[in-house]
Amino acid sequence: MLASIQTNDSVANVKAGAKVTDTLEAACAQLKASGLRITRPRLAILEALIARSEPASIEQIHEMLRSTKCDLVTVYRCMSAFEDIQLVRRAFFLNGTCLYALNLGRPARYHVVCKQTRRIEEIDPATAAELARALQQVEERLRAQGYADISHMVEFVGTSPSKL
Amino acid sequence: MLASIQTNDSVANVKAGAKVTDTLEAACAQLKASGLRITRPRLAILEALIARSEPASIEQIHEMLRSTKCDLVTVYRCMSAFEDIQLVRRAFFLNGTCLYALNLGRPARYHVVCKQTRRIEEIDPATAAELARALQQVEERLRAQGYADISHMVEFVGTSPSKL
DNA sequence: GTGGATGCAAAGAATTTGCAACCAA
DNA sequence: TTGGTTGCAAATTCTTTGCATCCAC
Repeated sequence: MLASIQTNDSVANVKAGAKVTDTLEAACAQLKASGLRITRPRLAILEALIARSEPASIEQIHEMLRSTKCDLVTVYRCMSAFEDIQLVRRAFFLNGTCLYALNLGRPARYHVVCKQTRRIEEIDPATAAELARALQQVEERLRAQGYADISHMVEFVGTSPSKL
Repeated sequence: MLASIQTNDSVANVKAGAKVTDTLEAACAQLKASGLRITRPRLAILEALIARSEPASIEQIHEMLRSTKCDLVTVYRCMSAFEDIQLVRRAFFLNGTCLYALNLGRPARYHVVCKQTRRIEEIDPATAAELARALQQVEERLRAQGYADISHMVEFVGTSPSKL
């Protein structure tokens, strides 16, 4: 199910083994800076999010933590806390469930969700850049109108060509 | 799909007075064409959606129908049916709830949701057009990659300047 | 008349809350 | 030590399902 896509980023993760720990450290730093404690469940969640380079649902995260016996409620609470400090971004909404992705100073990514398989694929960087520009333009306009603290969510849905 | 609906919408411009009934008729026509029956609850729901020109949640629609005593379950079922025949578009996801909007030959609209008041405001047409173009470009690219039946959702979230 | 649609009740999922025990700082 | 965190259980909220009745066609 997680047969990852060709994101140049996940490739980078595999190549540079150190990057994972770097990312984890950055996340911990952000926790600390926000006055949140670094606990075993939280570390496990962050590791899971880093290992999986795609957005994950609460349920999926909980599944990945089976070995650490982290309560489902804890996942809910942690993700909520992480979202508050913007460590994580609530990225997708599909059938009323939403997916979370780490939000560590990276450019926002845009994805397609397959209606049938529910697999997620990343929009290629070139096209995404164009989209990002348009989105930023809208945000700027909103800011000019007096809106503050603006963010956005974009989701593409379709039927994937590869029905694996 | 969204794009095709956006393009053949020359019916959109009507005189203000007759517009509501026209819209209702168009909706009924679509129901009929799809083999769905025109019932009192469905008419009431459609009228409510037309009267309110903003996207509405299931809950809100149900509230608006208090006088007609339409069951909440019926609203769920109708909205689901309407979505299947694309009479309606599931437009927003906020806190796990989603908002529905009529999808009758109008260009897709993009909205900002205020974090505090939860009020919805429309993105001005000029900026929206730019955004629509970028979105279409992404969809085209996806189609080229083999995706079918593509649609998208976009939501801006921010804090509105007017805290009424 | 017939099959789709509705209302009511009840089941099922998803998410939140309360509280005692726990542990990171 | 101490207040933020966690786990467990239970409460809530949201959404779906079953079924008898109803009504649009």
